Amino acid sequence: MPVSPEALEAAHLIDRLERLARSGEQSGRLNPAQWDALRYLARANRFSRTPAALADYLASTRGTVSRTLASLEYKGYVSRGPSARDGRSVEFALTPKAEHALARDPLRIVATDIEQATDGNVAKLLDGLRRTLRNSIARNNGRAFGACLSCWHFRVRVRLSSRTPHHCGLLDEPLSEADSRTICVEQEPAAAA
Amino acid sequence: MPVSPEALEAAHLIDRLERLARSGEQSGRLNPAQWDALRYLARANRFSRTPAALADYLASTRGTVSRTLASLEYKGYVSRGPSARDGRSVEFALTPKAEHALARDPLRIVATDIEQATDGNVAKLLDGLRRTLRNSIARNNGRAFGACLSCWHFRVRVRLSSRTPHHCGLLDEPLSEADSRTICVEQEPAAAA
DNA sequence: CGAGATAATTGCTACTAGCTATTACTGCAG
DNA sequence: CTGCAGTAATAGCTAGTAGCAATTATCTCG
Repeated sequence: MPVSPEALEAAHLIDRLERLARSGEQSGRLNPAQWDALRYLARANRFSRTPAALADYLASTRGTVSRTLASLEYKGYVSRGPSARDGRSVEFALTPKAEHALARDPLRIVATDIEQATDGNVAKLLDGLRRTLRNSIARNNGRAFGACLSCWHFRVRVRLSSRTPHHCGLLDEPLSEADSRTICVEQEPAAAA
Repeated sequence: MPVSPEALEAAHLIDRLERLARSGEQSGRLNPAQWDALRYLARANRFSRTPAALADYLASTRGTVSRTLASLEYKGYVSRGPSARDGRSVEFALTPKAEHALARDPLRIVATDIEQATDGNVAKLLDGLRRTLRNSIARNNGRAFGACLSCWHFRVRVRLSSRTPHHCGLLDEPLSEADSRTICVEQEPAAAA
């Protein structure tokens, strides 16, 4: 398959950017996989905070993710609770310590670089990256892991004056405004890409 | 330091893109660090093919890189030779096996995604990424590792009718057209960013 | 020539990932 | 309600990996 030199260079740049960000992650006592887990939990909704979901999201295995979360729990970054939906399952939540760490997430440094590089006009870069990721995911496994807002099962403003005005048609659950921006394992894009 | 949500999302997307590419790398018998080494050697000029240079480029340690290269050598992807410039140093070259592997580099898949996502108009995305990486590198360690073409020491067309018309003022070496596009450890950007 | 710096490698240690059981629970069929 | 195939999570085992520190060979400068 032919690839233009420009596209290839862009791929190289993404690779290098990520590597630089990763080297910043080493400074704490969290490894890259652990950072990824924290970031995921910070954005995932309450139906998607299980080891299995995280494993799917990270394209990793359940055994590995199990240990990652165990390590995070041991260090006090996450807490574990039983799932109300499935007795075999567990659900994780971030602790204040994790919130504090995320406020100093090395990824933020890349974000500031992006902001500077685009003079505050991030939209175009963001759009290109979004489309690219969508393509990549589509070819890899089809798991989108998008936000509820853009999901096929998302019903807008079903209960107008409620704190949870929206609704998930798949899980049959009320959703708040904040919920609608969280990542969900069940997400299926609403419209064709 | 405040960061816009858009910039942060862009950083997240880069992280995820890279992770997907990385999962593709597992399929062969080369790990991510080994892929990075091959990619580097494919683009580095003949003054920059040492373990130390690679370690700087990857922001890794020399010990680690030494093993990475040893493993690649054992598997037949790179060959080792003494350095003409420094008796302590060694220089690595890619074998045909490596060239063959690079033709199937998983990063190319990301590149095709980028190409599709931008409808062939990669320039803008590329520009944003270039600027971002420049910022990131500048803050991290200042090692640019750019191509000779954009180097302070690069002298254009000093020998007009030669196969090596250009010249490196620092190393005092003639450079071919191809040389001028390779990555060099010594590179210092010609103009202020 | 001698001293200090540098290139590369290797021993040691700690960590990490994947594979493969193993345990506990679910949900369906009869 | 009982058994059974399927799934969630985890632990044992193994192989591979990275970083640090020590070692050897070589360079450079006085």
